[in-house]
Amino acid sequence: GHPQSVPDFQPSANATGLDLQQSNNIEKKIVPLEDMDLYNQQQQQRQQAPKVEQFVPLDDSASDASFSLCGVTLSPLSASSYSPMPSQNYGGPSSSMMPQQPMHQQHPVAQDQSSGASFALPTSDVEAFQAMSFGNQPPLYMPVDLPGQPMPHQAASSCYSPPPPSVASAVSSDATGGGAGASASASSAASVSGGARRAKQREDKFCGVCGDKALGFNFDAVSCESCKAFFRRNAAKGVEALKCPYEGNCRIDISNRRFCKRCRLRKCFDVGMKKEYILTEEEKTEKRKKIDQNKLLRTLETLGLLPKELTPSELADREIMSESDVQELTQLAEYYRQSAEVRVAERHGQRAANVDDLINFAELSVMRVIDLSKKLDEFRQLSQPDKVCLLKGGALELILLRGVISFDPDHARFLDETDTASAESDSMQGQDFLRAAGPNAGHAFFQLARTLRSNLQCDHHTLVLLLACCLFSPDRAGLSPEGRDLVEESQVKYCMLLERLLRTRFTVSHARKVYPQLLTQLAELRGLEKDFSDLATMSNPRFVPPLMSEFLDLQDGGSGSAKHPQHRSSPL
Amino acid sequence: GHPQSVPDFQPSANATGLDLQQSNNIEKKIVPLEDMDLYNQQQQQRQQAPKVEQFVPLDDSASDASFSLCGVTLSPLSASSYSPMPSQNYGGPSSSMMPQQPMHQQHPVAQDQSSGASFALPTSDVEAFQAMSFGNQPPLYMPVDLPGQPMPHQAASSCYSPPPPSVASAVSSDATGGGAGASASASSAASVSGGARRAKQREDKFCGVCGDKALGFNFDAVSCESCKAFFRRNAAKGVEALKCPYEGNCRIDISNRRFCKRCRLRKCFDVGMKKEYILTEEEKTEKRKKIDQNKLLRTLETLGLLPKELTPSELADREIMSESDVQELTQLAEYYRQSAEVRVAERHGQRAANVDDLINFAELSVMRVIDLSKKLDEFRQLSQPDKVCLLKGGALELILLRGVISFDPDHARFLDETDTASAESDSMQGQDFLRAAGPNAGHAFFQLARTLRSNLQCDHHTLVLLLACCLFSPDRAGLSPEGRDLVEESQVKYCMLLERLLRTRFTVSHARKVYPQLLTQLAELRGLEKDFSDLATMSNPRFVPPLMSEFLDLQDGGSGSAKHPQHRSSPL
DNA sequence: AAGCGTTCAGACTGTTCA
DNA sequence: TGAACAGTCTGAACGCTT
Ligand SMILES: [Zn+2]
Ligand SMILES: [Zn+2]
Ligand SMILES: [Zn+2]
Ligand SMILES: [Zn+2]
Repeated sequence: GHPQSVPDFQPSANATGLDLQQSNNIEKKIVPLEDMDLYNQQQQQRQQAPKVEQFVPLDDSASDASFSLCGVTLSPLSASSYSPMPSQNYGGPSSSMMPQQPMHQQHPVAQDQSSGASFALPTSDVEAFQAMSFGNQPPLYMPVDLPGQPMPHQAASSCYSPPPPSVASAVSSDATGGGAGASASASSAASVSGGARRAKQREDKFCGVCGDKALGFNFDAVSCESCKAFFRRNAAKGVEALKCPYEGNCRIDISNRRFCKRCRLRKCFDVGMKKEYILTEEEKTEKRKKIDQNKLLRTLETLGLLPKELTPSELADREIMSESDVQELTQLAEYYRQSAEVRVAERHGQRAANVDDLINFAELSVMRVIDLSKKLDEFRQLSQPDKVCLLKGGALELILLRGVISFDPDHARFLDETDTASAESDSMQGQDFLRAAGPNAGHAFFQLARTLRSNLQCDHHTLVLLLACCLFSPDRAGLSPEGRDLVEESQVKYCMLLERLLRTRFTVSHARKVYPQLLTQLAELRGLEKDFSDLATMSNPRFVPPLMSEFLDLQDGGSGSAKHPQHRSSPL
Repeated sequence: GHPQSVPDFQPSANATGLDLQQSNNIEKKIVPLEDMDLYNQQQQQRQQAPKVEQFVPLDDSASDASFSLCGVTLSPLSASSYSPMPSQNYGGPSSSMMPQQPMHQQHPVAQDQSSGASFALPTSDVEAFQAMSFGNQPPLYMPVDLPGQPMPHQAASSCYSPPPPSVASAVSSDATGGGAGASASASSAASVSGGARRAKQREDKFCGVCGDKALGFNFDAVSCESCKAFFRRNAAKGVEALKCPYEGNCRIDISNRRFCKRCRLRKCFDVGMKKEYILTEEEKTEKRKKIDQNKLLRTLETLGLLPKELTPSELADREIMSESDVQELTQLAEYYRQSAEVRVAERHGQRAANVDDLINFAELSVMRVIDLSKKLDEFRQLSQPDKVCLLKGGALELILLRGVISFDPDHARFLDETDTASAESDSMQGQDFLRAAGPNAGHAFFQLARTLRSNLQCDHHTLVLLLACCLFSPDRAGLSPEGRDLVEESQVKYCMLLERLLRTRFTVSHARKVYPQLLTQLAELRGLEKDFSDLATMSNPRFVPPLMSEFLDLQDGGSGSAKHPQHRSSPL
C-alpha cells in the first residue's frame, strides 16, 4: 500500500532520474509494440478493468513517433492536471478501489518542457532556475496551445513562455551513445530525450515550482521540501478552490511562493506533481498500522521475545501479541524485578548463621512473591483470607518457580537480578536451601529447571507469566467461592497471555505443543511436595499465616492496620 | 504623554470624524492667514524651535487655492511619506525631544484624494472601496504628479489611478451653507472641501490601506484593525528595509494585504499613517506604569483604603503605597482573618461555665495572636525564648488591640469576623472579660477603642498593622540582644508600612499628624495594665509560658516536639 | 538513497480585551 | 492606543519503508 513499492509491471518505462545515469536504460523505455500490447492485456486480465482505451495505432508511421514519445516522456495527458483521468496504460494509479499504488516509472512531460530552457548554460544556479522557468523577461501568464508549434511537447500545459531556442545545439554535447539511437523515429523527439537527460541532472537540484534547492522527486516531480509539503497540504483542494489574491498570473519564486496558493498549486501541477501520489486516508492508516506493527516487533526483539531479523514468511507463522499484551507483560516483569529487591530488614547486613537457611531462603522468596502479588490488580481485589490462601497454598510451588527464574545454571546458583555484586547472600542461601529441603530436593529442582528452561525454552518473561498462573490457582484450599471465581478469571487471563506470548516467541504450531506442556509442568509442580518434605512446614498453617498476614499488612502503608488487626476483607 | 490626550492648541482644526457631524465646523478648518501666522508664532515661541519653513505664499491667487486646500485637507506634504520632516505648522509631532504629543487635529490628504472617487455611489461597500482606491481597472503604480491636472488634489501622492470624473456633480448636493462661503477663493477648493466632508463619512468606515472595514483613526489615518496592528509592528523598520516579493507595485486589498509587507507599509504611509504616533518604548513603560497605578488605586478602593472617585488634585496630596506594600498588608490581614478562626479544641461546642470567663477570653485571644504571629516570617526567625518574651510581655496589649479590632461598637460586643452566626460564644465572653478584668477595665477599653476608631479614624488594616507594631516591641523584658535587634528591625518595618498606609488613606499632612498619635497610643497602651489588674496574672510567668510554649509547639506540625520538649532555640 | 508522512517551532496575522 | 491571544501557515528536521 505504498507508492514506493515496486509495481507489478516493471518492464514499462522507468525514468526516476536514477535510471538515467545508466545510459542503456533508455533502451528499456522504448517498448516494442508487441510488448505493449501484451502489457495492456495483462493489465486487463489482472484488474478485470473495462476495456482500456488504446492509443497506440497499429501501423501509422506517425503513430511510431507518438508512441516512442510515450516511451520516453509519456504522454502530455499524464502530466496535465487538466486531464481528468490518466489512462491505466501508463501505470497511473488504478481506478479500482483497491489500494494499488501510483507508479514511479512513468514520467512527467512538464519537466521536459521547462527543462529545455536550461541549456542556456547559466552562470549561477539562480539564473539557471530563472532561465529555466521564465526565460528572461517573460510575458505574463498565457494559457495557450499555439497550433503548429515546432516543438511537440510545447503543447503541454506550461503556463509560461517557451524557452529560448538555443536548445538543440547545446544538447549534442551531452547526447552520448546509448539512448540516442534508440530514441526513435521523430527527429524532434531525439533532442527531447537528450534534453530530458540533461534536464534531469539540472532538475535534480532545483525545485521546478519555486527554484529553491531540491533534494529529489516529490510526488513525481523535482521539488523543494517546502513545495512538497505545500502540495501535500493543498493538492486535494484543487486549484479552482483556491483564489489568487493578485491577478491570477503570479510568477512563483522562492520569496513569494508562500503568498499565492492558487498559482503555486497550479505550478505544482504544471511541473508534473500528481495528487495521486499523495497517500489517501486509508493508505495512511494502513501505513501507520504497519509502522506500529514494526515498532512492536522491534520492541519484542529488544525484549528478547522475538528473534531478530525474521523473514516475513517466518513471521507469518506466528501470531504476534498485541501492544497492550506487551505492556502488561513488561509491567508484570517490572513488578517481578522490583520484588527481587525486597530484603528482610532485620537480616540485612548481618549474615544470619544461627537462623536456619531453609527458613531464610523460603521466607525471602515468599516475601518477594508477596511483594509481587500485591502489585497485581487481580490480587488486590481479593479478600485478605483469600490472599492468604493463595500464598499459603502455593508457597512451595511459587518458591520453586521463583527459584527456576532466578537460577543461574552456568554457575549453579541462585541469582536475583539486583544486588549481583553481593550476590552470595542470596545465592549461597539457595544452595543451602536445596540441601536442607529434602533428600531429593536438588534433583527435583534441577529436573524442573531443565525441563522449563531447556526443553520448553522458557525465557524470563514466560517463567514470570507461569509464576502468575501458578499464583492464581483457583483450586487452593480454603478459597471463598467468590474468591475462587475471581482467581480463576485471573488465571485464565494470565494463561491466555502466556499462550499469546508463546505464539509470539514460537510459531503457532510449536506454541500449540509447548503451551499444554507448560500447563502440565504447572500441574506436576504440585507433586513435588513430597521431595520437599522438610519444607512442608512452610505450608503449615501454624507457621505461615501469621508471617504472611503481618507482611501483607505491613506493606500496605497503613501503619494502623498492623497494630489494629482488622478482619474486614480487603484492606487494600 | 499620549497621542490620545487632548492637545494644547485646541482651536485649530479638529476633524476626528465626530466633529464632522456639525456642519459649521468647516469654518474652523479654514484658517485665515493672520490666524495661521499667529498660530505659527505661538508654536515657535512655545517650543523655541528654529524658524519654521513657511509654505504659505503671501499674495498669489494660486496661493489661496493651495492654502485653503491646506486648511481643509492640509498639504500633500503631510500625507506623503516621502517628505522627510512634516512641518510643525500642521501640528505634527514636535521635533524636540520632549515627549510632546502628535496631534489629531490635522488631517491626511491622501484620504481626501482617493475619497473623491467615492461619489460614484457604489452599491456595495466593497465596490465603494475599490472605486475609491483604484477606479475600475487601474494602471500600475505611477508615482507621478501630472502637471496641469484639472483637479488640484490629484497632485498629491496617490500612486493609483485618478477617480472617475463624476465628483463635482455629486458634491453639490452635500455642500450645505456654513462652510462653503468661508472656504475661500478658489472655486475648486469649495468642491474639495465638500468632498472632504463627504469622504470623511465614507472613510470612517473603510480602511484606506486595504479597504477592510475601519472603526476609526489609527495612527492618524482611517484604517482597519489589522492594518493598525501591521503598522505598529512594521513602521519602525521602514519601507526601505522591506522588500517586495513581486514587482514593487502591489495593489493592496483585503485579500492580499498580508503578503507584501513593503507595499502595504508604503500604502500605510501614503494614506497618512505616522510612525510618530506609535508609542516609544519609554512611552509604553510610562503608560504601563499608569495602568498599574490605576489598578493599584482600584485595589485600594476595593480594600476601603482609599475613598472612591478622588479627584487628581486630592490624589496628589497623598503618597500612594506601593503594590508590594498592598501585597504585604493584605497578606497580614489574611493571616489575621485566619487567626480569628482559631478555636480552642477542648472548649469547642461546650460552653465552659465552670472555667473563668476571664481566662476563656484571654486565652483565646492569646491563642489567636500566637497563630497570627507564627505566620510572620519575622517572628519565625526569632528564637523560641524570644518569641515567648514578645507574647508574654505584650499579652495584655495584644489582647486589648485585638479587642479593639474585633469590637463592634454598634452592638457593644466583640465579634470575630468568622463564625458570626454563633457569635455569642465570643461576644459574650468579651463582656464578661471586661467585667472581670478590673473595675476600670471597661472604661479604659472603650476609651481606647474610641480614640483609635473615631478620633484617629483607624480602619481594620490600620489596626492590624498596629497590632504587628505592638507585637514586635523591642523593649520587652527578657529579649536576647540578637532578638532585640531583629524585633526592632521588624517593628521599624511595620511602622513604616503603617506610615505609608496612613499617607495613602489620608493626605500626607494629615498622616503626619496621625502617625505619631498612633505611636503614642501604642505607648499609652502599656499604662493600661493598672486598669486590668486582675488580668495581670496573664503576664505572670507561672501561668503564661507553659501554655504558650505548648501552643507554639503544637502548631508547628512537629508531633514530636510537644512530647519531647527541646530547648533548642527556634524549632520552626 | 529516495521519497513518503509527521512533527514542531516559529512567524505572522488579525481579533479581542483593557 | 497596546497587550494578549488564538489561529494559520510554513518549512525544516526527522522517522519510516522500500
Ligand atoms: Zn519549491
Ligand atoms: Zn496568484
Ligand atoms: Zn486595512
Ligand atoms: Zn509589493
